[in-house]
Amino acid sequence: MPEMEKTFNPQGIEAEIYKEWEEAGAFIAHREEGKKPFTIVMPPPNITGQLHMGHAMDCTLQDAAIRYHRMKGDPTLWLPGTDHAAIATEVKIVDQMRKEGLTKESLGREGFLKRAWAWKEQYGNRITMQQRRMGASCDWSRERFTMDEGCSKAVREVFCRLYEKGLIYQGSRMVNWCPCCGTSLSDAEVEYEEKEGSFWHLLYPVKETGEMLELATTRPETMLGDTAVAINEADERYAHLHGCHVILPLLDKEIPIVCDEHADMTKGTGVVKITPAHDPNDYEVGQRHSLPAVRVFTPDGRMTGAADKAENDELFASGKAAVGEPRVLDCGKYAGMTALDARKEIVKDLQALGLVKAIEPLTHEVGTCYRCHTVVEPMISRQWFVKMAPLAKPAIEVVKNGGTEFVPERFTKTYLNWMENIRDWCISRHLWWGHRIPAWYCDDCGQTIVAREDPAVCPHCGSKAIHQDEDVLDTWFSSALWPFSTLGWPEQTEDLKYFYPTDMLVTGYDIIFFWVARMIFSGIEQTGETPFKTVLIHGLVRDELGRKMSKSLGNGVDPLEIIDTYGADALRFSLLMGVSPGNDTRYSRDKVESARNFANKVWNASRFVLMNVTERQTIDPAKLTPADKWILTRFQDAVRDISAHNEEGDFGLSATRIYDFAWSEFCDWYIELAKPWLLGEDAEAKANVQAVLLYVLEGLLKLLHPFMPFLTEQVYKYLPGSEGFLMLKPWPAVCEAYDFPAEETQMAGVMEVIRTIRNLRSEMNVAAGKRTRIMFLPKAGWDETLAHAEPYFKRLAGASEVSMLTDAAEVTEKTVSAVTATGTLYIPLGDLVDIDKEIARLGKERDQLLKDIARATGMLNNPGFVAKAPAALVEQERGRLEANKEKLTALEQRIAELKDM
RNA sequence: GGGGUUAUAGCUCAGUUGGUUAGAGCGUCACGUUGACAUCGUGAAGGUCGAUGGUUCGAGCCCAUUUAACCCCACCA
Repeated sequence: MPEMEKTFNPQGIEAEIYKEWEEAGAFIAHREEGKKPFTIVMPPPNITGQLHMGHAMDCTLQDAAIRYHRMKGDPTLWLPGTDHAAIATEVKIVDQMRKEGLTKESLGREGFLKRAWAWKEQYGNRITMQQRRMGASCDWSRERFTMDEGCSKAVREVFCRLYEKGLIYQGSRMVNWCPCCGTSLSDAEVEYEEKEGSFWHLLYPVKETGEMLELATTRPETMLGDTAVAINEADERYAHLHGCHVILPLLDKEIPIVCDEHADMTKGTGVVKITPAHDPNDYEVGQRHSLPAVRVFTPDGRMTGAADKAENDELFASGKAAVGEPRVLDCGKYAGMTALDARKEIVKDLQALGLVKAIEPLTHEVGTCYRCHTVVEPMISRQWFVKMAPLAKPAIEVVKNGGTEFVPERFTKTYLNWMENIRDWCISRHLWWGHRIPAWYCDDCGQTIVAREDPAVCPHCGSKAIHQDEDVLDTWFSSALWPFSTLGWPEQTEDLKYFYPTDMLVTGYDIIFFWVARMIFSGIEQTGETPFKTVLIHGLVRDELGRKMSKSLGNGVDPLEIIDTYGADALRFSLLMGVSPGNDTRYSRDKVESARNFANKVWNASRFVLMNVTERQTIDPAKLTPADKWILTRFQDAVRDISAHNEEGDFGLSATRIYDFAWSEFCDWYIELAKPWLLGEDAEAKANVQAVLLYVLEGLLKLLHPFMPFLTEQVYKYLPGSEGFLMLKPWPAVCEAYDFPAEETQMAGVMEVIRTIRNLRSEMNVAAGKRTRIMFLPKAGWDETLAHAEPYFKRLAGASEVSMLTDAAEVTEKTVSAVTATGTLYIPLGDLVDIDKEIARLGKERDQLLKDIARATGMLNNPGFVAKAPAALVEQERGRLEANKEKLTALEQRIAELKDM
């Protein structure tokens, strides 16, 4: 091994270590019968995607959990893979094609799919290469893709099973339609955005009475599709209109006035126009009153015309129209206009007729497509649906009774609320890239065939004239099966039997509905078991100003750039430290820098240890110094805390804890305390300190490894007697033999003294290089400890010599002093000491003490406290009060002495 | 309309089941080349824990009310 460099330079090292790990098969999971495995199936990133900060955090959390469990000795599997991302990918490919002057139609389905697969080959690996740079220790030998053979088989099996059980059905229903993507969307794929709009108050003449009925709408262009006007039955204003009709303006068409609860008397005029084909509420009203539905928009968001109507008429004439299929209107002069243009024209024409009473501005929530943010158009259309009620029931149960647990717990509520109000899931997408719906239609007998194997002829009539459904499935249909399809389901593979159900799912809260919920009900329905025990939810990584990182804002930070400059460990650590589960976090370069500095600190502490320790020696408990015992005790404590936090998935607390232990306890104190012995003459003592240094350093590296895998692995290579990979070494066990509470207290006392001396020197402006004598008047029980600590005072507190007093009267020179828990401390500073100032300074300290004594006295005089507080606490307060009283006495004595001088 | 999160030092945030003296990082100030580290060390300044009331011997933490910012869900024309 070359010598360790003065600073830790991750560049180069990381790639090399990753390669070593991967080539050695260190990530590969092994089934060990009789042992409980730990499994995480990785949320599959889109093949179109590039690693962003959200992935980086997701990846870091999972890798931390995985590495921790692997070190604990659990047979650990982290299964990676990618998602075909139907809409997202198709949109990108179409975009790319457009630049070449190509369209889907010109390529045809087959040509398009060929191109899509080529795209997958080209870009599918990009993100997995990026995950490798993060240090992800996932089992690449088990990598999957949602459209690979096995996953496709699982998708088809599930579709068939649900269809056979009647849980998948086809129907013409109101769906969310994205005119831009040209496909239906599920409810979850619609995002609501606040938009500026208007409220148009229109007048419809009543046929029977000739009066004008005023109603308001945000979408006047749909009026051509109106097939009724609704009022509330209880609304006295319109009681005389029951059974009457209005003449739909512009079309001069007679449509009925119906009474329906949907019409809210308290809103506006209490009159609502009903457009069953283009509004979900109106659709319901239409159903209740058997109103016809009239479609006025084309799938690409334009007004329908003569050709559309002809096509539609043909469909009805041939008897192939689906039940509930709306009739298309020829919008005449508006045909072919976009909805927005049509709106302007229609309003203009209505105004010309004097039928627009008022226009008021309005901001309202408008549904948009989650991919392209085009306003979605509610449309009646023939789609495939999953019947949700029967599937939701057990999925609600399993979370309620703890079979699957959300961390933090509050997300349980989010989940349950959604699940309990769920509506049927529209799963068909009018796209080409995806799992094609395994349904065929017979042109002769009209039957629908759903089958596991592609049929050659219609099983009902034997006709060869069958054709497959053109559409594909929602991406999330295959993602929903991910925890078991990736393990080989529907085959009962060894992996499936051993690793399923999985243990933990790590993901952001933004994806609970899309994915987590659907995995849960799919897992239960198909395998009889909930797919994971714990769902660890994390928040979003925001920018420095707390804004969401987005392309449009251009405020995204590329994790790879950060890795290039600061290293993956620094990035990982910065994404963990101080982050609490479920909460958003802000990215900042400062955090990364501070993590990089920490990495360097650990590197250098290791370098120091290795400069002083060249062989592995065993610790002789009989030879341990109080400092040794102190750090061993503190280390056990760190092991306990960090293990506990890791178990709870609270890696933010773990990271902070390891940071503090490594820097504040190991580096700042123990290494400094060890130096006198390392440089000293006593070979035996030196050997023991060396053994302790190595023991604690190695333990520290292990504790840190899940968070900073590269640095720790690299340092481990330098350790004397190291072999193999640190990542495969056992997690530190708590060692009761190394708990020394008495020495822990002693060292705390010594450290307080050192801090006090430093403090006094600093306050008195003693030059840093100047050494000073120290005198002690120790409290009972502390003389030995303090005498033993002399080398520490010399090295860490600038002491030239240390002398022990038995009486305060022995102090005859001008000194500054302080009272500590261990006794009174004097530093002779000769002329530097201004007696009056010193008296004032001590006076301030005395005030502080008096305050504390008053507080403690008050508490102990409180009968409630003494009676009800835990005995140990009362005892502690008593002890403290006594100690403070002693301190006060000493302090006052000292002040008196000074006054006499 | 329903649900949720956040509010703690100048900034970014921790604070586990209530325990009295609220922490860290960054920033600020003073000092510093003690052979691991200036990506460092030592010391200091800085907070009535959003507000009010309550429960309790004891509240940053529990309860109620309230203010502000943000998020999610929901069919309001």
